[in-house]
Amino acid sequence: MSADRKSPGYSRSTEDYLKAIYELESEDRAAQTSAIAEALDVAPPSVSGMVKRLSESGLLEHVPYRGVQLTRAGRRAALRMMRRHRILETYLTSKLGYDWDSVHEEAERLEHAVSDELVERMAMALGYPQYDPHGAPIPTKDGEIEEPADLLLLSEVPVGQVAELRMVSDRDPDLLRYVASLGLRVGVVFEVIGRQPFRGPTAIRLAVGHGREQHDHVIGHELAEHLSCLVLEGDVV
Amino acid sequence: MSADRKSPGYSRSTEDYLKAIYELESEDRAAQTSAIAEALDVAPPSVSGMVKRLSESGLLEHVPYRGVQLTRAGRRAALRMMRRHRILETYLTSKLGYDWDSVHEEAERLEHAVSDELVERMAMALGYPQYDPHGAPIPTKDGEIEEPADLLLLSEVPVGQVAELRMVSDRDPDLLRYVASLGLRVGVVFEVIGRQPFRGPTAIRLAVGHGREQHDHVIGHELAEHLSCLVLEGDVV
DNA sequence: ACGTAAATTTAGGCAAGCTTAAATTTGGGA
DNA sequence: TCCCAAATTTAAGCTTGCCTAAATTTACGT
Repeated sequence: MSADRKSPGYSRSTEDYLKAIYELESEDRAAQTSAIAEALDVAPPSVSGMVKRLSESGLLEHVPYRGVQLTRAGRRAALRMMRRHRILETYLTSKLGYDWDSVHEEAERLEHAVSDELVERMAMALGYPQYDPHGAPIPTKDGEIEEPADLLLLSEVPVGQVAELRMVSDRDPDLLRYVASLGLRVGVVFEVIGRQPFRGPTAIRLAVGHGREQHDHVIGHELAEHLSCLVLEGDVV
Repeated sequence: MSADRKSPGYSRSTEDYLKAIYELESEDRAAQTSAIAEALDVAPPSVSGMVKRLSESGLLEHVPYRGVQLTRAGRRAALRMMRRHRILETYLTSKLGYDWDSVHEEAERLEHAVSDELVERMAMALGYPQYDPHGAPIPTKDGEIEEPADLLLLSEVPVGQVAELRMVSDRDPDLLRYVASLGLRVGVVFEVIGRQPFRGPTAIRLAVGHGREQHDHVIGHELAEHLSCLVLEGDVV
């Protein structure tokens, strides 16, 4: 009665721009031309041109030389793409045996081709999951997305704390493969047992298996900045 | 050791042209410009232009004013698309609850976006099916396709014969819905109990359910020309 | 306050594919 | 055989989205 009265019908490029801008807005305040260009791997003038078209379409607002912000319509379209991407990643992982490091690329292509109906059928087959395999929240069909819990980057979790890995960027397959090779997945709990100063590595301890063997790992600062964690318990000294 | 050493990388349009030309060649001898134009719903000059580009790419051979034929490379690419399309239709039907009348459109978009790996994963999940939900043979990964059995159109099956429905075009959802509503699916066996002259309708009798109730249907000539059947037994008078 | 480096936009162009209108080729009937 | 209708191709132009080079604006350091 209220669903898709409006046909989506944006071009592949448009969808990519909206998604990239949405993701930049989640971090920054306003998305800048060069950041968009880098995210989409195009030259900055291409972004200027596309931004003009998108703002004429009412999908975003552009303050020349300052940056860009999604309108309500733009955000709605972007969240639709995020939902598609994350449902696809979850489906491919759960139902077709993909690893969490290889789904991103496949979803990146499919998200432009699936129908709303297929997305909903996949979501149903999965039992309407709330998170994708990397821990990112899946927007609802109505474009609502969970407020990110107050997660800390692993590089910021104080030594001595116990924390749970909650989210990893899906962008870098090598990173994901390496993280998985350490036994780290979304939901895994570990203790931060040390950290070197000057952006040095963080040491963590995992209790793995039923035998409770302990595995210690040293994680470089760069990598630790890509792991979002929920602090569980354990007070600092 | 021999698989996909060559990256496919054809445009969506190119893939559509190759598929359409392949399908026309399966019927006609050589595909003509106007037939391609009609199949793809574009104007004939668009076909002329695209044919020039495709033959420069070595995907087909063009005899001006005469028609077009796929080269070996063109046929290989076309069969790859046919495999994708038919695996997708089968997957959507078997695993995601699509009806046979609604899968074509979805597959038509997805076939350009899925990776070879995803196609193979779907095929594996399905147990490497040989036919899609409409009875069309699925080419192998190596581009081999089953020779069509000597099927007769229902409009040509002699009265008195018992036959099995083997294949229906996937193009027209309304037709498929109607055919299904008669209880006709691929594999259903029936007897041809009559036919009116001058391209008149054909009457068939189905034994349905375990109670062996008989259902008779009258099928217009146009529709009967879309149903490919294997004659099983029963001699003509 | 000013000058320069970095970011951004404008200018000019290209390729893919589509369109319509006009020119050409083909083929069948009188 | 000739002529016309249908099919096809050529011509010219549009849109999207990309590019590089040049012009502009911003912002920062001194």
